[in-house]
Amino acid sequence: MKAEAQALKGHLDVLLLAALEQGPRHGYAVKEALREGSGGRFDLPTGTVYPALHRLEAAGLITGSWSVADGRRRRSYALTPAGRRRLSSDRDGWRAFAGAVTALLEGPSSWPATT
Amino acid sequence: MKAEAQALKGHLDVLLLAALEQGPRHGYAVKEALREGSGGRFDLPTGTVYPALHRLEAAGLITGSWSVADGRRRRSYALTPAGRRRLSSDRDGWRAFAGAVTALLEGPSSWPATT
DNA sequence: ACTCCATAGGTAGGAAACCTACTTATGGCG
DNA sequence: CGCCATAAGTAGGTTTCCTACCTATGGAGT
Repeated sequence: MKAEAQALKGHLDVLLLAALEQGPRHGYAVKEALREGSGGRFDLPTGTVYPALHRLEAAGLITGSWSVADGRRRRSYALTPAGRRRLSSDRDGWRAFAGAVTALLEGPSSWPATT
Repeated sequence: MKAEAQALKGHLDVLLLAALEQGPRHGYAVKEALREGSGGRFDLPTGTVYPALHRLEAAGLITGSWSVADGRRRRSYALTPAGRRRLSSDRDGWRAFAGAVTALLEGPSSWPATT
């Protein structure tokens, strides 16, 4: 499958946090939510998603808990208060970043003269 | 100096190519154009900019040539045809990427239900 | 005269992020 | 019985970017 798995480049964390904003999900569900929510564009390998979730948990931004459903063990993640604050500031950061890049890419007048 | 030097993460190349779109610049001028054009947001260290330009040159996307101005040696870079093509496709890539991320961050309805 | 800063180019080494490839395990469908 | 989707993970490598250095010139300030 994997439509365009290549490059979230540092913006994965904010997407993972956003995936948990409306409520907890287990790891695999986070991965699927990202794939479905992006129309297949962000179809990440498990080798990207699971380590990233561990990173966020180690950073105290999400908390994980084990459960069992249909005989399969699941680790459900939920945002911590720090995670919500991080999500909020990362959203602001994304707007600023995306705005700056878009301005430079779409508006040639953003650049100083070549002389 | 260096306002928020941290994270262009993979989007640096397209910005460097865009900096050369209107005409050639030397390395230091590319760095300054990026800083000024972004309102100080993308104030990259030379240890980021120069290796990136070397990378783009090695990839055949830009060509460099030495010159001397005011007793200082300069390496001027210009887009190659391949560089222009890459800039064009990277612009499309950026639009798609930024659009997808923004949709997921700003529109909670983009996400599948948490249940 | 001397020092400092902006300009101009560069490298070495490390940290972080992401991907590839692999492993383990269960439940259901053909 | 085999295969696929679900579910979780690790190991190792590549790339990208940053920190911290080095060299050199010209001009401004003291």
